[in-house]
Amino acid sequence: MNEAIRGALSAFLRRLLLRSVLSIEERSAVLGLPGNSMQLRSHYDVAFPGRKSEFVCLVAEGLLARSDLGANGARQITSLYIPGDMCDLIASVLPDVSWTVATVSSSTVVEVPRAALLAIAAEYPAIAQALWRDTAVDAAGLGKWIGLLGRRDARERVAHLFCEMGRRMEQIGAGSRWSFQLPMTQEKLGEVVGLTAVHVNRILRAFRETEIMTFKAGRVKVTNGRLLDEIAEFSSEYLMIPNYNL
Amino acid sequence: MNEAIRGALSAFLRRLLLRSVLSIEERSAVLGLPGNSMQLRSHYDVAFPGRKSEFVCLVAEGLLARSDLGANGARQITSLYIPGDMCDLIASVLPDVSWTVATVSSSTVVEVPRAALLAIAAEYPAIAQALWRDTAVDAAGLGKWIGLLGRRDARERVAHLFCEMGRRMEQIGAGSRWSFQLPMTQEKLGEVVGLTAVHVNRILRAFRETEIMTFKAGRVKVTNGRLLDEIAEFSSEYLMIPNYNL
DNA sequence: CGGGCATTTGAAGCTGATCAAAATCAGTGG
DNA sequence: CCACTGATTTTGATCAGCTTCAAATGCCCG
Repeated sequence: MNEAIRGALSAFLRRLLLRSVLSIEERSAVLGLPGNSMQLRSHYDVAFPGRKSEFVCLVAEGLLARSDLGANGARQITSLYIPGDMCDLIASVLPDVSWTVATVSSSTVVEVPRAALLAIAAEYPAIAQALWRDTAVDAAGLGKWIGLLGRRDARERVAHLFCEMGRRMEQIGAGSRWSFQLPMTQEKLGEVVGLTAVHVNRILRAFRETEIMTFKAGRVKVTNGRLLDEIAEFSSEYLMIPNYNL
Repeated sequence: MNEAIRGALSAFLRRLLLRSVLSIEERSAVLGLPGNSMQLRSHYDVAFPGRKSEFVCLVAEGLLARSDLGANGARQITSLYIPGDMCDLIASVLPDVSWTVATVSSSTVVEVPRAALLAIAAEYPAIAQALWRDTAVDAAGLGKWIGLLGRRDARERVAHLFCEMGRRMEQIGAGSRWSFQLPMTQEKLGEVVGLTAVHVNRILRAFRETEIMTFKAGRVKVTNGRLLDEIAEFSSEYLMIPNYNL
């Protein structure tokens, strides 16, 4: 059992434990999941339409994105995955996906067989519930994002993205919400918030000039977090961290 | 056991069976869920932020919507629920929601205790998986919708909405994709597709004038479905009807 | 040092929002 | 049955935000 695999699985377990209670036995079942780790260059497609995947992949390091490809070629990113995220957990119950999951920066991921995940879910009801809940949190996040794209303007969307990623990074111990690594281009940022790279650039300039935050070479530095949160209408319940056991 | 309740539960079971296999015993466990049916006027809030609900509600008849309320008061609808849908199944594992579920037209719903749902999920792994999968389908649909809002223009969004609802209505036997009831105002349509009612109205006029479809008094009539699908870039895999058992 | 990608800036155009008002419709009570 | 009320639909006019197109600059890496 490789070190990277153990680390990734325990990060995943930590994530599950944020919202669910699992016994010692159940925890070790999660930690005992099989998997093999892989080093991937950036822009590598992990899953794509037509590929019926036998694996779900867990992020050990780096940044991945799930995106939806329009017929015209325009991409829309629907989720960003950071270390500890079971990327596209959805795919474990819906194996033939209609979207793409790809690395954004060079990353290391752990492939976990779908079958193994379903097996421990079948054996331990509490794990099944935890995975179901994790999928629900994913869905709730997507719902929030729909609200963002449907009703909010460019400033608000961009601000929200940085607020959200800051908290998530902080939560997994990768920097603080005031300063963290987000290894993506402005083009990619645009794909997340539904804007062109040009417009994202102008928004970033405005944030820089008003000393709210800067984004340079994949590093975010927030100078006025209070204002950033305000622009984003960001509330901390957003990420639904509390523990939801009945 | 009321007639309406049996009917709603069997519609829900049919929905689950579209994508999952359940044994006779498991099926009857689903059909045996407790619940009590309620008649609701339109614009009645079934769930809202701050209300920790002990029930999940199953649509027996009518139309419900889950929506996200912005601080400015703007609403964004994130899902529409039609008969047979377990409205906000997400809430069964995430009880304190940050969104609202409300009737759009007068409806009858069946309240099912969260605890009962979790209990049969704990007892029957296959049911747990089916519910998990249903949540995943929900999430996948939300992902698609993000793509729609992020990248597509007004025409495409509106067309897509009618394509999707047509198929869903057809699937549950409520009219055909060419002609079905969709009891909502243009204002509400706008809340789904992220546009103002005024603009929705203009798009509808264009569709009417080019003889693609009409929307009048809550009834949709599609005259040129081929073209409507084309505008929407609608593909039938969209609703993920196939059966996804390992 | 040079090539390719990412960022930055400018100018022009279009889509959809906003504001305002008229027309239509549904439901209510006289 | 009709007049009244409030909601919804429809249309027009104007405006702002974002896109598009184009070009210049900066930057990393071979």
